[in-house]
Amino acid sequence: MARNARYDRQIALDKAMNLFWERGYAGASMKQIEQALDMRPGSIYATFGSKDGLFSEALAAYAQRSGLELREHLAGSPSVMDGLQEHLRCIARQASPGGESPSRACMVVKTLLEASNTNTAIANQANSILSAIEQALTELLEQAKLQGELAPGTHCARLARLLQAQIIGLRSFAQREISPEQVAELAEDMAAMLDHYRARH
Amino acid sequence: MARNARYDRQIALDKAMNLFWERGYAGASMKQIEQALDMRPGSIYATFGSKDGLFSEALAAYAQRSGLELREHLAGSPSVMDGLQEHLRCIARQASPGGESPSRACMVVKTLLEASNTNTAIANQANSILSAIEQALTELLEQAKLQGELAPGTHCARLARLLQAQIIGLRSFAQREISPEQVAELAEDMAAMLDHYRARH
DNA sequence: ACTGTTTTTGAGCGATCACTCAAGTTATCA
DNA sequence: TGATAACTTGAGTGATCGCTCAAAAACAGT
Repeated sequence: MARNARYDRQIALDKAMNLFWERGYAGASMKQIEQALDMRPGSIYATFGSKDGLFSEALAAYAQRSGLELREHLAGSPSVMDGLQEHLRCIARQASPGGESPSRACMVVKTLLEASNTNTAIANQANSILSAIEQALTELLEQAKLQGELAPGTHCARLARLLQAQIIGLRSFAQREISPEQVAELAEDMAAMLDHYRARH
Repeated sequence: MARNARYDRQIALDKAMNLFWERGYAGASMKQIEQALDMRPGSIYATFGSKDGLFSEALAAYAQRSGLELREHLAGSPSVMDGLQEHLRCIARQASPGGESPSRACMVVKTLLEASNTNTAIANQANSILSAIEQALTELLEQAKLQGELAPGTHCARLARLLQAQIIGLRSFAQREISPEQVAELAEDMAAMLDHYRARH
């Protein structure tokens, strides 16, 4: 004996994610959010609690989406190392100027840099996400080492951090006014760097 | 037959730079700026015109300071490539948690990511600075190639972009909650990567 | 000390911020 | 179909935003 919500929570979250990704936390005003979600303030606050709450859920949704993409790239590659290299190239393709992404840079990194000295809770969330990604990369590399793709002496946790820094650099660099070709070259150079860690045959 | 300004423009600019570097453009309110500069709004606006104007000058001052640091590191090294590697290590030392920098991440990159879809003028300025740095790195690498430090076939402009992406990645990565040792290791791995581009002997 | 010029001051401007809540609307039940 | 419960609405809250400007203060030259 009640009414159903007019809005799909996931769809609204997706729209919020795109706006926050494009404009950042402070750069997206509630007025803009209302317009993007086609929701009035009362509904937004009833559903998500606060701007912070909405942002937090949007960031979590972004992280989940990114994790899915990585796993898909890996599933479509013959080996872990090939998959990681393909992932770099795919990031370059997505992060190229002219794409339809709200922003070429990573939303988690944008959030980390924006929130670090202004919003502890949000910065902590960004930190946790990057930590989880680092952990996932480490496990992936350990797996590659076990399968003989990586040189036996490879320090996987350290290589995972290097790889994460590369990805952060690639996507932030792509935010510059730069040609898609140069972004692709950059990804290729990073992929080539990964080759140096492969097992010698 | 007049009064002298009570404030030193350069000192005020330096304080503004530190605040903006720490909190970002939107994250630093005029009230906070007034407090940091120990100036009242009238004086600030008489001197710098607007918040945008103040930020723009602060960003330019930051860029100049960074350029000076790079040149100092290079002057203290036997070769260009050694100097660049030392520069990476020095960045890691500065960007380590516990340091006294307002932020571990680069102010230009923070600005680029924050302003890209919200403030065109400021984003353009960040773009120009990164472009100038890329150009400077390219010329530096060309010089290294001429002196036989780099493999003859090296594509210097491309390597310069890779190096810039590495630095961006290193400093953004350092903004995470991470140990100084891990940041230092990361810099070391990036320095090692540069070795692969050196001329074979 | 007086005058003339410049700088500093800070109360307060309109606009916008995130957010609230009473009233209106709508779907679901008996 | 009427009662009920949940959702939507949007005008309006106080706070803060970047910024202005008339008045006060402070120095330099005579």
